Amino acid sequence: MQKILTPNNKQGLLVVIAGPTASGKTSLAVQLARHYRTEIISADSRQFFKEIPLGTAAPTEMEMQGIPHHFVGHLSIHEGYNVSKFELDVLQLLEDKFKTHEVMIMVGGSGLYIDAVCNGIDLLPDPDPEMRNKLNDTFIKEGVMGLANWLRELDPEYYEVVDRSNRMRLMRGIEVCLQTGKPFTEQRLKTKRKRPFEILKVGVEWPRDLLVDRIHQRTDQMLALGWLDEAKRVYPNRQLNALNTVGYKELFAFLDGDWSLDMAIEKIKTNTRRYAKRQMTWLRRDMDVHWVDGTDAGPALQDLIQLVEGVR
RNA sequence: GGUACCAUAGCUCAGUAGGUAGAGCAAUGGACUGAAAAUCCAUGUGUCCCUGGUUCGAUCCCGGGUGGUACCA
Repeated sequence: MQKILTPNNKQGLLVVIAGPTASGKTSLAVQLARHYRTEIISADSRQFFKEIPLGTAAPTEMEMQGIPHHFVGHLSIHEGYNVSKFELDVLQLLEDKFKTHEVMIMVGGSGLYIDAVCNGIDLLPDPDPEMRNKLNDTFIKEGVMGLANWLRELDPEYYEVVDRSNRMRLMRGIEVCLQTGKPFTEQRLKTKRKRPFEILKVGVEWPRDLLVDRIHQRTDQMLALGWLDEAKRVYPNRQLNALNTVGYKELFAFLDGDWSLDMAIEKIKTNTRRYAKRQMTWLRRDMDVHWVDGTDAGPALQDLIQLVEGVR
């Protein structure tokens, strides 16, 4: 697409399409990308991995309709990755793409990853695997209390505000203090960074009961396409973080012989419903989100285009 | 057709020596700056099947329905 204008001296416009799993984000994004002859960035922390496209409902070649997709299947489950790297990778890509595209589209369901691109994330050290092991040991031996006490010594201020029953929060806090020699509080500034491009956030909304129907149907579909085989292939690597994911955990329990297949499928559906709920909780508090009704693809696309034109 | 047992939350069930009830799961609301499809927190859910009787008071006791399960014909 020829670049026509640059609004407010910005490089371009990033349209973010967010929403719960199975809300039809992917299809909407592709239609919008066709309309503006542009490209798509995926903000989905599990579709990154090339070994698990089926179980993460990653877009297929056919669904992509020739639209270039970035950050889909670009990593192996054996590679380490995190939000901060994603932020930098996306910013770099956008800077390049905005030279030739006025509009870029980012679509996905990982709220933290979307926030990192839109607002930035504080510069903090990446986790050190050795340190993680040590922290895990402490958790196993002393539980969250042990971690909480440790954190209180290192950063009493963070200890006051942190969710003290959440081992991951506690571990991260301790980890940053130890790796930097400074309290986490001093470095966790949460300042919103200005971006050199315009951002329009859109949320795809569904009535709960209809979304639940879609989730159930899609789960059955994914299984019919051979999800179980995919799970069998990665089963030997089950300890990897990338596989700590809705669906795989349950299918592994079946492969272990702990659950019947029917049981595993029921659990997948339940856990997917819950995942969708958490995604909505995250999105609802973001006041910048413009909501569109996802129940019918036609109006949603028209609404989207209207929103985009309003900003351009 | 007969006999026995059962009927309580969306589901599986517990319970009330007669004073209108509670667990698990599901569900709902929320938090969340490097594990985020992760991790964590909070919260209820009710004609106790219907209908007569006894009783100050029945989800509980008694009678009659209705439905289910098992066994016998």
